[in-house]
Amino acid sequence: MFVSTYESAIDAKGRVSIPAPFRAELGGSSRIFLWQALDGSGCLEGGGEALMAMYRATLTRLAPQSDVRKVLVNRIIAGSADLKMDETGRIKLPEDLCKAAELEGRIKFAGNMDSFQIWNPDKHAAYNASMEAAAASPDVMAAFGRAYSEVLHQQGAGHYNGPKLVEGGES
Amino acid sequence: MFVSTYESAIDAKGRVSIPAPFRAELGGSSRIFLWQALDGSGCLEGGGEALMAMYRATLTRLAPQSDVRKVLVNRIIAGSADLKMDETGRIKLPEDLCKAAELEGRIKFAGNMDSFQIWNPDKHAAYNASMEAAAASPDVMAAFGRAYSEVLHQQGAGHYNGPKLVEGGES
DNA sequence: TAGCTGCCCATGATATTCCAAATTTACACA
DNA sequence: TGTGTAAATTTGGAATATCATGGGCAGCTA
Repeated sequence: MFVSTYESAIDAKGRVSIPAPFRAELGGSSRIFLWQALDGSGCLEGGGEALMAMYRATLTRLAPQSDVRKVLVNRIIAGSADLKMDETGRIKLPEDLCKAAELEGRIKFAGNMDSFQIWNPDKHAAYNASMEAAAASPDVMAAFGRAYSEVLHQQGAGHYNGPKLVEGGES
Repeated sequence: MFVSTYESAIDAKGRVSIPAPFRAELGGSSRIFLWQALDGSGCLEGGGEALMAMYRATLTRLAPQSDVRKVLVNRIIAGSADLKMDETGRIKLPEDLCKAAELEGRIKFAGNMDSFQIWNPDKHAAYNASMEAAAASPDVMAAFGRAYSEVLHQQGAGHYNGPKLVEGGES
């Protein structure tokens, strides 16, 4: 799983070091896919061969001529850069993606579970601030608590086994 | 389960010993995740691989582009530090997290069931005081009582099956 | 030929590992 | 109940390995 956030720099040749923990997550493969995030946040999203295999399987399940499939194939498959890390774990970021995500100088790699994101540091800081504000919402923690207790229930972990939280059980 | 509270110190290199009882709770794994608590209390929250696996399963259940999921992924996945204990059970606390939680010199580890917390001692004392005040509220014990009896019922225990409790019979 | 690309090595900074001493805790015995 | 011994844990510091980064060189392309 891609976890945590790391800062890195684009050197004079346009090269970027992939953080070592993320490299380890790629399972020895040196192939990296990069595309523009679909959520409009302006960052890039990336992953390795394992992620792309998952996406392929997912897209194959969608009806061939459906809009959903066409959109996702266009954005993720056609829109991806297919890059190869060098011996020291660096890739060369394509110009068009850099431009789209306003990447220049220093950048941030943020873990996103099965994929990772590449951010302009200023944009990332702004995004973090908006997320921090949203985290204060009771709804967010309530939704998390519900989902978490469902997972516990499913796994029979011997913790809380009930279908719902009792009033007063959440803060 | 992470239980009880322990005090520890940050050494000159920013290293901290994880209390031995908490290490035992990590099940032999030396990987530790740390992030800023979502409740705004200002402490750090942490756990091992088991907890992170639970969180991953939880987040995967939430709708991919929902605000709830984005907030939690940002705070817990991207926002956590991915640390490794050394042979003697120490981790190096990242500077940014120390700063965010105002950690310096001595710190407190507090058990939180599936996770643990790391506190600035002064803040922890203030938090304890506020909890003590809130514990006086009849609503708190009432809510606990309701939840507890539901659990008893769910687990097939029906109700209390042990020796009959006499009013005032416990010391 | 000029520019781009991939490949390689060098280096400083950082993080990790290892070793050893000091302190605390647990336990057995008187 | 107090004391001594052993074990475990917490510390401090140094050696080692890893990583991010800069630059050189050759080959390919335009």
